[in-house]
Amino acid sequence: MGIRVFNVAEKHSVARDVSAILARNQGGLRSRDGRYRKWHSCDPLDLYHAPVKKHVPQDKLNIKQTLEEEARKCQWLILWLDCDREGENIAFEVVQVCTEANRQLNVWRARFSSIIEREIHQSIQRLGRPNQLFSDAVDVRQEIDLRIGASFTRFQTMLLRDAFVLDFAADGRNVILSYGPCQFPTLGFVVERYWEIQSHEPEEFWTINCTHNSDDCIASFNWMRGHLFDYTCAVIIYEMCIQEPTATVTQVRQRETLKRPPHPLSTIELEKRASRYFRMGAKQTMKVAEELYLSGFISYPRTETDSFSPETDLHTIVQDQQQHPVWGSYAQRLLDPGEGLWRNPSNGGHDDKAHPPIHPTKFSGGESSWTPDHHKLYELVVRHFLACVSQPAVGAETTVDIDIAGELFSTTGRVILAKNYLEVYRFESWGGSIIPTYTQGHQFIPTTLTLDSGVTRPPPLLSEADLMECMDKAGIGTDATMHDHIQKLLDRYYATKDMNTTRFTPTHLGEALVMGYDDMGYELWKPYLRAMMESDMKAVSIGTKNKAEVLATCLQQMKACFQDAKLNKAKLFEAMDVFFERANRPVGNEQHTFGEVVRRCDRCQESDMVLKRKPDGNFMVGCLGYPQCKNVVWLPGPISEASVTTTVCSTCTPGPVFMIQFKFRRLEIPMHFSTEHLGCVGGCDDILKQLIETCGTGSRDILGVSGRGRGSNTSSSNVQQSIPRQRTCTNCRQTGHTSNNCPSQASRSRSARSQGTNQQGEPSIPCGTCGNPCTLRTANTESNRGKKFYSCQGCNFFIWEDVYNERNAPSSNHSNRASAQSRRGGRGRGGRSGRSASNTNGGNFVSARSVTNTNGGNFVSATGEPITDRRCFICQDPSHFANVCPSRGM
DNA sequence: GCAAGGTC
Repeated sequence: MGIRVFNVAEKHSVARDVSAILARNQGGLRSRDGRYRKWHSCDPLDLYHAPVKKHVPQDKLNIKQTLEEEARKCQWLILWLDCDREGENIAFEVVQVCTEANRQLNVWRARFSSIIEREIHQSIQRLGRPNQLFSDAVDVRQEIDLRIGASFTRFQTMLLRDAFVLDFAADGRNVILSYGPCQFPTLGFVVERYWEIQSHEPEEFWTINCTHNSDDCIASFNWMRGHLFDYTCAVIIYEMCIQEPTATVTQVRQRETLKRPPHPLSTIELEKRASRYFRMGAKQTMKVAEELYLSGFISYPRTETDSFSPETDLHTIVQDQQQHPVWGSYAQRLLDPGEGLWRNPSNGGHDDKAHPPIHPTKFSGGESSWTPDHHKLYELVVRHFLACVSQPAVGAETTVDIDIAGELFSTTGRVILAKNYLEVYRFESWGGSIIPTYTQGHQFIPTTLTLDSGVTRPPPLLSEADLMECMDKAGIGTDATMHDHIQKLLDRYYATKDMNTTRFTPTHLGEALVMGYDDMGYELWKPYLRAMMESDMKAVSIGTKNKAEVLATCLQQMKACFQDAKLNKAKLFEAMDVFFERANRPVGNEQHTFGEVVRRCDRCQESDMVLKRKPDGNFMVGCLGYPQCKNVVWLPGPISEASVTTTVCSTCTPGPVFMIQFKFRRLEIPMHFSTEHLGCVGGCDDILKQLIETCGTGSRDILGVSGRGRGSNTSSSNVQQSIPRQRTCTNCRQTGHTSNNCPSQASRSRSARSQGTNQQGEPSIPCGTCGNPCTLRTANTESNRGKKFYSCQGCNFFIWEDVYNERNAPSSNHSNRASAQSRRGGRGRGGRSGRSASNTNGGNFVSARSVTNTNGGNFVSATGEPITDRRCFICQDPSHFANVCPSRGM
């Protein structure tokens, strides 16, 4: 009895073709973890260590079932998944499902780079085993992307969405401010170019141009000095030339030049060229290419490879095209050795070891079902392929140098001797201009000799092709996903695309986010993180690094970065303030959601209880399940600092209940209490109870600020239930009055906006946002331990001490807007220059002074008037030219 | 509701 083999492919087209070929001779797992899926179920920081579970989603269960059923019937499993790292990972998912159903399965991996008969048979002959290391590398990437993406996306969305009026979206409250290791660097490229443009200061320059008409053609000579920024200098030289305008040919050089055909076509090149030649967006290009691939007309369109393997039968591919009415004759000539047109394709230097370059796989003279885009793309693929196997174009170039009054000028003319590949590759041209015949020593009077001005121009906004080039160089995304990342910028309102120019401009939102992280000093918007991950993945895939080590190291770094970002969130607020109004609506809990986990909620038993600081500066421990769960533990008012420790209370249940290190304000607590206390909110802590009894909880519900449920029916906490609360003034934190009639206010109002100390003697500064005092604190995070910062007791305002001091130094005139300006100003010149030497004709030279020789040797002005006024340009004296002007002191 | 990578 023969062996029954179960063949599994990644695409049904592969399954169809492989089975068809072999017969002639005889969905995926997704990651999730239920408990952490709801945004409010945990602190986003928890996402760095939450377990990752893989499961088969509901709508793919039928695939799993089919795999299991077939696996049970077979002895062999052959994996025909795509031959790249991602394919290897999917292969292992298939193996997992199938071997669970049939432990006896003999698992094989088929490796192939195209679905052609010969190759399929070869791969059957050379079956190997799946490569665990390739799959591991993908697991690493998946997990890092998921943790970083989810944590930062939740963080910045919950932090900013409700705090600002995001008027670009119909419902700003549903906007998602996503972060991803690919989409953010892509945004970074767009913003960086935009800043470069903003900071550009146009500078006027001057150049001398010379033309000569002869033999019915024109030569345009360029000044060897290029251009000068010094007007006086340029004028002096120009006047010297006018004084002695005879040109002498000093050198004539002739040489043969080649224009080489492009490398074989990779996905990125396909996208870039379709954008350039047809203005087809990358997304549309991939959609059409996918359809052409699925109907068999072109090879797999997602490939990094830009060189053909020596085994590829290139001639057969050309033969298929011989019958085409337009390029068929070119294909015939290619195959005719007598023509000498054939050349083996160049090697672009990239090979993904999975797919060949994109090439035609089936002839078509155009299908009736095709849209114009299908026609265009198929034509591009075919012509590109034919160009790749063609000789380069050959040209004869003539360069002529001339001398006018000691100044050198040069021109180049080109005659194309053989078009070769350019005959079929109609998308490219080779500018050739015919110039008059010159010989060395030949003299002539220029037809025109002009002094022209121009202004330096900033670079253009990034086009889709530019953006893809940036991403490609930095290794952002894959050939298959690059266009998705670009699209994501548009979907998230981070950037807009001009439909005419296909160029990208960042929106205020996009700019603010990049600015915020940039101000923190993080390069999260730069491509380095992805580049590092990519190199680590590569190391895992070849076995030089261990999967677990790479994961641990990367996540540890990103977690520290995330914690820092939380601490520095004021930077994001400041950047958003530059562009957006603050929302008037009461900010949801989301802004204050984050906190350190104290325990699992003992009431709902679903979410965590976290230590949080409320907008009024007081501390509380609340359930993240709010508003479904209103469990809350109130804490004494006089707390100045509180942080959750890793110490677990030995008494309270259900555990673990992590203890909190408190620091109390000396003046607000009875003398016999210590200012330091390691306490528990699980109900066992008598000191906390006594302090609440004596000093109150500091809750501000009496002022109508805190709206969270606080009745006796809202908490199961012993502390909260047993203690009546007292009113505490938010200014001085004493009981017995409110901030409205606080005795400290009269004396403080005048000094409210200067640096000083608060009522407790702590150094404080006035908050720039709400006016409340910001007290000086010391950071306790891993990366900033010991660093001082001011934190507002009334709002989210936060500023590092050194930054505050720098900004408030006597010479500083810093402001948020000035900061944005100076960033855009790049070199600190503050945006657009006052010297608005604007280029009034859209980038072409604006002639300042020009003279034209059309009347047999005498120069006339551009308007045709004879030039009689030959005064010195500097002093206006008609007796000399500027080059000998006495005012120059020469 | 979140990433990026596959596929359709």
